[in-house]
Amino acid sequence: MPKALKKTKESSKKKSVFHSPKGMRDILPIDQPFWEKMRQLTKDIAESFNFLRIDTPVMEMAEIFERGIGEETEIIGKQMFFVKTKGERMVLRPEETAPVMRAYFEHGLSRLGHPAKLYYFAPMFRYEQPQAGRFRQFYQAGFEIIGGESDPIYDAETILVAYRFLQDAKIRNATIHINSIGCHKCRPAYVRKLESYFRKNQKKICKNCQGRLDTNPLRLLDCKDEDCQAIRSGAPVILDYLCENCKAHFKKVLEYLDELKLPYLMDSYLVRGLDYYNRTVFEIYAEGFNFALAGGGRYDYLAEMLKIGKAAAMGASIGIERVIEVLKASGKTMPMKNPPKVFLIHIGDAAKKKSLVMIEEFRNNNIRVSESFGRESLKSQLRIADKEKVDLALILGQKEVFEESIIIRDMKNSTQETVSLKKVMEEVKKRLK
RNA sequence: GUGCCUGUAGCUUAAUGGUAAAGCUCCGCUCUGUGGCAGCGGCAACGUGGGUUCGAUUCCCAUCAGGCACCCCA
Repeated sequence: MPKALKKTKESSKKKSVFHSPKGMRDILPIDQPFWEKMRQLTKDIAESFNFLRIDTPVMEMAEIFERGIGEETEIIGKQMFFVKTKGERMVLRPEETAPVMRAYFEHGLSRLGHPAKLYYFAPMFRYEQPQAGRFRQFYQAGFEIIGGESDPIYDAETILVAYRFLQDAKIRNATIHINSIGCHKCRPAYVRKLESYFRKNQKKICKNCQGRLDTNPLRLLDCKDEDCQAIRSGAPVILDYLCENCKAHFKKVLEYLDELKLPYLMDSYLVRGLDYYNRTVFEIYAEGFNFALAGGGRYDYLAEMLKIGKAAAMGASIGIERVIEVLKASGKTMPMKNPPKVFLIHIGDAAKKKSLVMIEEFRNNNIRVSESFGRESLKSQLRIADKEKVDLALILGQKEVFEESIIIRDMKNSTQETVSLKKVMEEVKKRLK
């Protein structure tokens, strides 16, 4: 008979068999100051560069990404989280550029400016194998400039925004890698050249790359296989094949970056995976880490690929977890913001009842008061007050309630004095100054 | 999706084919209305499921999770 009972008892003792989903993490209170900082930074940067906030649903129709990012990319081919529905093909967004573009046309956001400048801070989802700096749910802060001309000044401004973000986050030695991958006019010719070059060396390149020859030859450039890299060194360079317009565009971008004194590195092997990119592409790295902290590029064709309109656009996104990881690796700690400075100690039921009201009064006066209702002894409450590093402890005991007074204890120099309840607020304010 | 490595209290780490030790944290006592220090005590773990075995936390397999790399990307 007690079998079932016993089982329940045992299992209730066991720790939860549930855990956060693979590659998805809980952000615990201890880490919140970092996240708060990231959110604040995103907001501050956005406002100083006149970006407006946009939030889109975590889910979109799969097609939005399939059309925009490209069926042959890893993201679309393997990494989308499909959501079981009654029939629609919905996915958890793997990135935010396409949804922002969708919203831009859906709501006629061109009226927000010419171009419209939008930003977001939101989680993205990719079904991948987690590893350093890579998660299945990860947050991106992103900045998109949509509409107007394909003006190189926006390329520079976007890169500046991403770079400033990292600077203000106190990340040292960030390097911008930049390249241009041309446009519909010049890229195909280059890709053909590239393809024929690698075809000649087909037997020497790795299996993956042999496949890429058919699907996405550009990608051969960023293969990390040693043999592939050796062959790559003799490959044609895209900059030599850019059309006049693209060449001029890229030149301008670099000029603007020079003007801003941003440290960049021309990287002719930098090819971003998403189909919608054209012309400028960039990534920002921190020294000693082999993942990009930020990346982005121009995507003038995305709107057309989505078949929703036509708009030049440029964007950047920043990997928040990665930024935090780099900060932590550099030994950075974040203190709790705005901790309470006053602790209210109660002794006895009458005092406990009274504390609730008192805390309300302090709250109305914009003073945060910490307490420990769960503890009854003066000693243990005082210990908590000490641990919380408050400046003042207010001690309300039986006697004090009866006399309508309260003890104000200065935790730093261990002095205390009894004042009448009517005067606490005034006294506390005076001492907090 | 592939390869290599790893899973012991909340955290960091021991030991062991006979069910486990410590430090930090947490709780309490010494101190019945006064914190920090100290002393003492307490709570709390072998990821999960199989197999081998008289007996498995230890050996084997699977699985799950984590780490690293590839792939790709923020």
